[in-house]
Amino acid sequence: MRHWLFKSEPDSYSIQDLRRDGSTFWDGVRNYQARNFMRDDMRVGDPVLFYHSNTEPLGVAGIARVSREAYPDHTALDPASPYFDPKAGPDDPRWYMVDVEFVEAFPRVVPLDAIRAAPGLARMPLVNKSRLSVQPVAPEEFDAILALGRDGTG
DNA sequence: GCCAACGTTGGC
DNA sequence: GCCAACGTTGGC
Repeated sequence: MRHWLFKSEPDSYSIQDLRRDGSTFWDGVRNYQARNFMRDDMRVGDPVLFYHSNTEPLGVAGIARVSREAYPDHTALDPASPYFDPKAGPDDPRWYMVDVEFVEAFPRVVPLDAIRAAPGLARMPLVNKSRLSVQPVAPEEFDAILALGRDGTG
């Protein structure tokens, strides 16, 4: 089992939205590295850190879980979608998505600053490759952030 | 809202 | 296949 971190702008979709919905499809990923993680490496049950970007407070807001393995992202085929990609086709989906389900929302967001400052977490792509919107997380990194989140003192 | 970093595109 | 131009991301 691998661990992951997904970024989302809460103005578009927050951990509270996921709690309300129960589960959702993670559409709109248009980066090859992120796509490959989803398409090739994600399995049902993999734990996911749900990160809020471009907002205040900035940080990990809760936990989700992969609930369906990769399948074609249909928004790439929809000319009306902001995620439309003219190079995608029914026989060449090009882009993929997974489903994720809600697990828990932290009482308080674990701030990016705290993650940067925490011993052992500074090597996360979150810290030094911030533009990668879907990224792997080491089990011990996941556990450390989970502890900070449940502690609520973030 | 700005802008640095960086991934992608396309002309050559 | 290089690389300049361009567009997007995301922290600030």
